Amino acid sequence: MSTRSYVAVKERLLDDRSAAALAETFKVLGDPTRVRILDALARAEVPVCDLADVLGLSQSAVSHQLRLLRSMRLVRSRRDGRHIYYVVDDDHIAKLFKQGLEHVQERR
Amino acid sequence: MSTRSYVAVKERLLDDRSAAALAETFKVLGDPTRVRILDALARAEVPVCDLADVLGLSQSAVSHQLRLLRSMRLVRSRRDGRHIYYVVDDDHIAKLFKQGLEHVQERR
DNA sequence: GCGACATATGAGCGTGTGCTCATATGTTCA
DNA sequence: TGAACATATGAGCACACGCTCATATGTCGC
Repeated sequence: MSTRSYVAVKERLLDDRSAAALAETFKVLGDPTRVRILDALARAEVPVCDLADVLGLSQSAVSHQLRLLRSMRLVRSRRDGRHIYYVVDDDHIAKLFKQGLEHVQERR
Repeated sequence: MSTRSYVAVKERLLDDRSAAALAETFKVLGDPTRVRILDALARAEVPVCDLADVLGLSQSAVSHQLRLLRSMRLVRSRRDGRHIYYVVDDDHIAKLFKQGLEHVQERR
């Protein structure tokens, strides 16, 4: 094994807990369906049925994903009659999206 | 189906191509092993064997992940004798990491 | 050239993920 | 109360993912 860079790196590394939390956060954003859902819900409060219609997905698929996003506190919901309106509930998401898009667009 | 928010959202949504590219980017960051690798390689140029040792992973596992990261141009490699040094090759990654960590830490 | 070290790669395995389908729960209106 | 609409949820399936194991490729010193 080499000895040159070993010492320089083994200190001050991200601890496992932070690495896991960071990965978990990115993982939620790492699916095209969830990206599209979050993109829509960052623009307006939308009920599930409209979301499914706009994105061309089944009601069930959307609902399953919303449960995930809700459990991670990225979206919140509000009932109004029969409808349940969802909306993005996290300031950092928009920033991450913007940063991510810059990355994607500069790679052309 | 409701009609209130439908029109407000169906315009100006992220196109499928961008959504897919964005998701793909986040997906790469959505694994604890890759997070730890990128974190290490953001600090210094490190050969594969050291990386495996520092992170407590097998040489094979690290090599497989590096191939992925390299294919996505997030890291680059340089040969020096028997060793192949890897290092982060993307400005946006550090920003995404920082932003992601802010998100994680504020959720306490 | 040969042995030792460093890295890459293919196959295979266990596990997680995102969907569909069926169905349960909840709400409104007549 | 019952029918229609809106949402949630569990089971199951096809597929992707990250690892290990074995082995190939590449480099150095002798």
